[in-house]
Amino acid sequence: MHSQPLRSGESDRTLFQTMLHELARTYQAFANYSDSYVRQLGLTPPQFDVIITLGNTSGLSMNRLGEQTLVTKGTLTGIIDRLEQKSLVRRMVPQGNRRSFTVVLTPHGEELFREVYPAYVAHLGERFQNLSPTELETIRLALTKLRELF
Amino acid sequence: MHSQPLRSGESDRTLFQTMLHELARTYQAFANYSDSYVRQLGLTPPQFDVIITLGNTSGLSMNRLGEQTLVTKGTLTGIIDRLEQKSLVRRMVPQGNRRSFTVVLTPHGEELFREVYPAYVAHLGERFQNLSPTELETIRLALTKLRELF
DNA sequence: TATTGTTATACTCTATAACTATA
DNA sequence: TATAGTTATAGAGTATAACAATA
Repeated sequence: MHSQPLRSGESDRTLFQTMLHELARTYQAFANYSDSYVRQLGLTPPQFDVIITLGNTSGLSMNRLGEQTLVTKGTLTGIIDRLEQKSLVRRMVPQGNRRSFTVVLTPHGEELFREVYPAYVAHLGERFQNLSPTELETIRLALTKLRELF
Repeated sequence: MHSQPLRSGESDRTLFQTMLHELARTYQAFANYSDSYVRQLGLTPPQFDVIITLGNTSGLSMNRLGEQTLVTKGTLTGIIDRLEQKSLVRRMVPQGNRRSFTVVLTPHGEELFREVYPAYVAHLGERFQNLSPTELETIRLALTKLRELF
């Protein structure tokens, strides 16, 4: 029952709040646009995330894959199961360590990655055509600064 | 730097791809940090999104609520149902239009919003303490520019 | 004992599409 | 007919925690 109102300017949004709101809504819009494309490929967004994270690597352990995609291990097991059913990845047991797997793209998965990732990037790129490289770089720097905070 | 607009398949692709990757991972990190806080309140992220979207308004129709949160109507019905079970929102039938509802915060919901939103902002704000107003503004402008593309 | 990954449970979100009621 | 919202269905992700196997 005890509510402590904002001290300064109850109805004023701070610059910080506006930025937060902008961050959330910006990504929502991006994800909305991106996800609808990804689903046309028959993949869910987390599945696609795994595919492009594995692309151009020689495989990652469940542990590291979870770290990079920020998916917890229990969830990741299910995602990898479904990708395995689609023959896009496989669990490779490395010699000398039977406690950990290496998740790698199958040839089929590699093929999908090579075909689909450039198309995905091009699809998103349509929205960015009018940005100059300078603007892109400014945005990237801002995002990097943001990201480093978390 | 190049002054050419983006053309997919060329060397500018790297900068663009890097930016995209940065956007996705930045938001992932943000969402991860934000969501774990939100769940401590007993709310899911979409439920919290609805609460803060309704805060400081006199209510929104399902339609407009869906537009702002980018949640499709079928999904929104379930989210509102669960918030109603928690007595945080209610469906108000406006006079003269029985086809559309107005979703409003209940007093309990208002109280939650007033207590929890500032705390949420403060929680996130800890990560931003070392940014100057100029840096915040630069980031906000970059995000706005990004958002306008979608 | 600590680490890696799986399993179990319960719930929520999601897409998609058919459906009801109102305008 | 068009619009606003609900319902139905099936699938997937999520948190959480207990569990097994290996190191």
